[in-house]
Amino acid sequence: MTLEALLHQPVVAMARELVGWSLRHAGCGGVIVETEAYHESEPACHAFAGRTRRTETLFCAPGVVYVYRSYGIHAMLNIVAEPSGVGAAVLIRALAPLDEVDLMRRRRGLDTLEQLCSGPGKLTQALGIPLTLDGASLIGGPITLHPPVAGEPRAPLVVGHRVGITKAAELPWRFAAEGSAFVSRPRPWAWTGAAVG
DNA sequence: CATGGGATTGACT
DNA sequence: GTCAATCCCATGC
Repeated sequence: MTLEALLHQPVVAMARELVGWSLRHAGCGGVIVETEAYHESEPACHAFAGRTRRTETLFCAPGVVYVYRSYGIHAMLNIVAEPSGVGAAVLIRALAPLDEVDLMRRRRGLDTLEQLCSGPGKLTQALGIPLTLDGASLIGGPITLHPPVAGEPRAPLVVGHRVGITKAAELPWRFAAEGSAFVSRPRPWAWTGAAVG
């Protein structure tokens, strides 16, 4: 699938497809192994409250990145989905580290490879993604997305409930590469989904 | 203007 | 298992 086609998917389909794509920023990067979908129609999504200064980015065109501060400490990286005017995004929750691993390990305090990008706050720290990139585009932006290598098999998906939220927690909108050692915790996978692609 | 609450992480009992 | 760090923002008075 091309980037253009990816960005035309509804947010849940986009979250599933993104597992296996690679993400890079300033030379660092890795393969996406875990995502979650958020949509304005459900209260766990920041866009549920409508357009505010905080959520404005979520209503931008698909392919814009939404970066916000969580718990006063961590930066969360999302890829905006759905047409302009619809608030939706895919949270990138974990990467299998690939590029500039040594630099990422220094940023993370020499963490193990498995734990280097195994969480949404960890991967933004490892890749050096700042809050100021909120609203930037993946098209020609400092953060870039790259499709899986054509012809190579893709890991089957496992599906679970989104974690760390109190509202709409029942939706099965968390996706990960089955068996990957690089996904975040907890790992209460509800079931195995169809293979990606 | 005061307040409460996080799409988390790491350290500690 | 528990809990603090730390700050922006949405909400309500």
